[in-house]
Amino acid sequence: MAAPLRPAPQQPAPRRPAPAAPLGRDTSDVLQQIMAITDQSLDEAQARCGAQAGRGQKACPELPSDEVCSLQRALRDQGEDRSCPRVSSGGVEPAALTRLLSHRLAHLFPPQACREFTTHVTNLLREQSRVRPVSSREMEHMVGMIHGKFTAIQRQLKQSTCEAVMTLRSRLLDARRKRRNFSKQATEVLNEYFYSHLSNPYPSEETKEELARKGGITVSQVSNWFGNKRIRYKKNTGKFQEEATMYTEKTSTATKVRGSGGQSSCQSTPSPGSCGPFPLTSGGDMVLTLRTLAFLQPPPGGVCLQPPTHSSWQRATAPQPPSSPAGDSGSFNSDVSN
DNA sequence: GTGCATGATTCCGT
DNA sequence: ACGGAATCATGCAC
Repeated sequence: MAAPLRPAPQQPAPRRPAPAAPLGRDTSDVLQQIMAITDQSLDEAQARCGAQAGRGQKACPELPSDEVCSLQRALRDQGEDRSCPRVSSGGVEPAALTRLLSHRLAHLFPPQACREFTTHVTNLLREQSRVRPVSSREMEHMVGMIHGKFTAIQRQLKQSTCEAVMTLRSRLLDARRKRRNFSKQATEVLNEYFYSHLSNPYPSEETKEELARKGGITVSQVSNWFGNKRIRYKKNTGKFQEEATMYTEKTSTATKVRGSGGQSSCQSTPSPGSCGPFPLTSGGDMVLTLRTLAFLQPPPGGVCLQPPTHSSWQRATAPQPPSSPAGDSGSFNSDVSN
């Protein structure tokens, strides 16, 4: 990040001995010097920003390094905030940036600072009015100058803080853009779940967590994967026929093997995959257990106990039955041909 | 280098 | 908040 770019504090001109000059003149001089220093800092900072931008660099964040660090911390914390999944999965949202900006500005430049300084200067002038005449016009002029300066500083701070935040944000986004293909293990786990729940490929939060754990990826990545998969499957069902068949066969075979083990059926399940612990084998292959099948199969009475499905998905998808090897309707494979 | 596959991001509707 | 759709950006085989 940018190094602190504040100029070395300028030494104000040595003050003349008080008795040798009129008090009013002295005070004005000091104030003029303060204003000059502030002006110089702002102008120099802007000039530097302009020069950097001209060299193709990002505008310099006119913030001390500790401020940048805390901004980085804040952005990182935002990303880890589980209450805000959009942030963690898709970058820092504008509202979060605005909150962050307001927070940093309030910290850097408390709103009462201008009031306090104005009061301070006003008191000084009142004190001076005991030894020299201080007109109300002079008082107003001074207050006006202070307000003007504070506004300028605030504007500068706002701009530089905003730039710093945006720079950090773009860096974080760039880092996230770096894509790596999932491992074979992760893809298998996700595909097996997808094709075995083809009529309703919307894993619950718990299932996503389990899939993420099994695949060694994050829950956000699981969500992204299912989002992409649903869209791409729907767009080109034919292309996925082979894949569907492969995973269908795989899961049905695994089911037969596990089915002989005999497992109790799940009586009430709110969503597929959330029926007790997600049925994954320790070897990494995800298989449907009888409990999941019991959920997917229509009950003897004919009333289907499927969870609320996404009608748009069912309406839009009319997948060709992938040459089902089993072909028994009502079984797991019927799910695929739905 | 090119084209496709795929994970990530963004926008928008519900 | 979540999902669909479009899009971007990268990985990878050729």
